[in-house]
Amino acid sequence: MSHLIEFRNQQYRCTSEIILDLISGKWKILILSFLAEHTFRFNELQKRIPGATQKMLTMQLRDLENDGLIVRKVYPVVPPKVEYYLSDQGQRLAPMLQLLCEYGADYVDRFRLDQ
Amino acid sequence: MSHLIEFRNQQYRCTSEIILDLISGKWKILILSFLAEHTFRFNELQKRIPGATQKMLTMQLRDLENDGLIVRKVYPVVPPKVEYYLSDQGQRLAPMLQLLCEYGADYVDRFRLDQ
DNA sequence: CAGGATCCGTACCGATACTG
DNA sequence: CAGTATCGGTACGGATCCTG
Repeated sequence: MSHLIEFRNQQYRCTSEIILDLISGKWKILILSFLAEHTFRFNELQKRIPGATQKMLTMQLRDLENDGLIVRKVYPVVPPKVEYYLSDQGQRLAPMLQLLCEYGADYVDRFRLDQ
Repeated sequence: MSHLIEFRNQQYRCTSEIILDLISGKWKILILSFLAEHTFRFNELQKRIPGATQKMLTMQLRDLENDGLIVRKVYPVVPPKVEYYLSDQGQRLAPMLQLLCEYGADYVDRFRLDQ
């Protein structure tokens, strides 16, 4: 438990922190859950995530791509066309996101009961 | 999916984000995993988490307490004695943290194979 | 012993303007 | 269409000093 894990020039104290790094960006869970259902183009994602600015959406997509969770496919056409979809690694995350949702829902329910 | 969840004056787009809020603090996972094994006093936790400053450890413990994941038990003695342990809600989180660890370990393994 | 208070740097994130 | 570039505010987290 108390030994350090060196991974991509980062030090982690538990492998669970690596996963948190991957998905704890502001819009990442939402992006992943949309891509879990469907391949989307950039502006299609934008429409579905109205709160995210263009810059933030781009940054989060780049992060997810660099982390190997999604694939960014660029078509060499004019006007530009870019599609995003889950990589195999990203698809492996889906059941865990589902579980996180369930725990979250359970937590909210119990919290409200206590009030 | 696209409707908002209002919870404790915060807006969430998915219940999984609530759980992330609970455990994504810098030292929270480590604290939770230590408390999952044992009840600890403040300075015992400090010894086991050398990287965390006193201030940070205090803040993270207060967060976890306010979120109902841990219990802070103060003994009215001199010198002060404070014990921390998991609440029922906190114990319910344990299997998920375990799963996060496993996914993290799997992710690291696959990543290193690809390099 | 278990903290509180304060100062401060950085990283995150929003808003806006511009572009191949 | 799918970005990039820049400015700036806020919040997170580190370092240090103080206390019931």
